[in-house]
Amino acid sequence: MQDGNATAISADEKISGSREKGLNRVLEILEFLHTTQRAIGIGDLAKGVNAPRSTTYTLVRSLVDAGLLELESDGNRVYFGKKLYLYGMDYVRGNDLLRRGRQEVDNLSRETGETSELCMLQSGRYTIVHASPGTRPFRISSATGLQIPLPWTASGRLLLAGLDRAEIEAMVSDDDLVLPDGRKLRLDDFVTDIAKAQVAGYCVTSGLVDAYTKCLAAPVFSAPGKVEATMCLVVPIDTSEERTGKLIGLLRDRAARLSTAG
Amino acid sequence: MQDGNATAISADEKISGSREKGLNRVLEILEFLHTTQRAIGIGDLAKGVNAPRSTTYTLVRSLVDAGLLELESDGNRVYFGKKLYLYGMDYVRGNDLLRRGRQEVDNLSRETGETSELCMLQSGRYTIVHASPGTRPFRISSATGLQIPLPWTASGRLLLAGLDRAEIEAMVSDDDLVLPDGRKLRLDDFVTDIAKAQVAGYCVTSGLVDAYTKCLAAPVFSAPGKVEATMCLVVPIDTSEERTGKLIGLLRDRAARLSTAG
DNA sequence: TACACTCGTCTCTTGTAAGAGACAAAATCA
DNA sequence: TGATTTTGTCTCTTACAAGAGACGAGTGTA
Repeated sequence: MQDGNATAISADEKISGSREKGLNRVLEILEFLHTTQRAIGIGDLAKGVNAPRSTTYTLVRSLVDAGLLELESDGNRVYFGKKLYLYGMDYVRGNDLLRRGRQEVDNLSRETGETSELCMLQSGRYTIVHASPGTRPFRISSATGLQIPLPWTASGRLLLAGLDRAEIEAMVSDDDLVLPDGRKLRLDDFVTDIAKAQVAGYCVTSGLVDAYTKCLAAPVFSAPGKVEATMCLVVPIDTSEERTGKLIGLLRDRAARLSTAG
Repeated sequence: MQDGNATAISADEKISGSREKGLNRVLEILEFLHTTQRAIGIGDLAKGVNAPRSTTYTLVRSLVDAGLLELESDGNRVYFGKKLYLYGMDYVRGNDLLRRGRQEVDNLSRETGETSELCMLQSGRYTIVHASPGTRPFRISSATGLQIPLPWTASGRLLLAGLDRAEIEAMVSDDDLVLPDGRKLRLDDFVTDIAKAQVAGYCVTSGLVDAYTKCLAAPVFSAPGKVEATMCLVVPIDTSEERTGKLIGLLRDRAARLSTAG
């Protein structure tokens, strides 16, 4: 590997400088569309992923031809295509946990009236894989596919169970430890929380992501000790001790049901 | 463009001969996994898409890192990953027709007890986008994402409404005209069927894909005259005239509901 | 114990795709 | 109306990714 003068570029960092592999550009395009959540013009897309226009046109054409993207009716904006939906359904079909998990989450939110979610680690980040809104007049909603820093959530504390301090440290950035309201979490406290959650078999956080919600979470195991996902309920922060206790019981029961060999 | 001796390669045909663009290889990989519907070893994958092993390893690694593919627990087989599921859900969210269509299909099959499907054209092929199995003891099931030659289906006749003969001819290959039982459809008959279906506003086919089912389909319009999708019921071939008529009525009603500005 | 596999990783070469940029047409603005 | 930006397409160059192939470690089988 000739280094030349291109030092200071720490191996894993992508400097969007020079020539980029087409595939990587495509991955960035998909990720970008996932964050915008709406169709976008190709020119803007190029700007957004910070790629040359000509390249972007070529790539988008390939993707549209393949059906991964679709041109909107107005003809010059693009968004995800049917093929991605089909592949996604294939994933669901091949994935028992997800299939059953979606079901359980839907049931749970219907039974309790609270917002319920299935969460997993997705490339090192906390991800809401499926969510079902509650029936409250002002419901606390959260979008599928949303990615949130691990330390902000109850589920995050469960998903990292079993990892040692170094591994945990590697998975959370400094920014992740800063809560939405500006408070800064100490890494040590977070590590302690994780250990506590692991022995308790559930986790509750209050007013972390926002001031008026409480988050209840229970682990789903794919093997003894290995947390594959969590089920979680988002409830108003003033929910009574008694009701909270009942909900946690229910939640743990359902999560256990999802665990393999359960 | 130096031709050399590499003639006989008609422009749009891909000769999997020489160096292939990485992105294309990836698209082939995804398509291959979609057809196998199961996790597969990387070596076999390379054979399956007929790509060099070293290249395949590289690409798969990228895709796994990006979360589009996932390694199975056994560590050396791959299948679709969570990211594709998330992108797929984004597609659903951004696509009113699909979202509402899934709902209607589920309702319809619950109400009638018959297998119900939402179908669309996907890069020139008939595709079952969402299916809900009926409640019969021996239910006629069909998998989401399945692609079937247009002439085999009632929906196919509706989806091609409005196209002229040349366009239709371009969309069906010779093989497509051969039914599963070996009978060969005449293109002219197919074209006539399409015209008939268009004026009727629905289509019924009997014993085409197999000997014991009848297929009822109604068009979903995205604009006057433009068929965007079809809803369809798969029923036993011996369903009475009366019940068939009722079902068609119901089907047309629901399909109309889905049509924009309807 | 040899033989014939497949697996995952690495190195080196060269064909080619990413990108810069020019262009006409369309759209937007003043 | 002309001025300015955006859009979609095209051409040409060269940096670099696709691919051939070698390698050592694992796995089976005779």
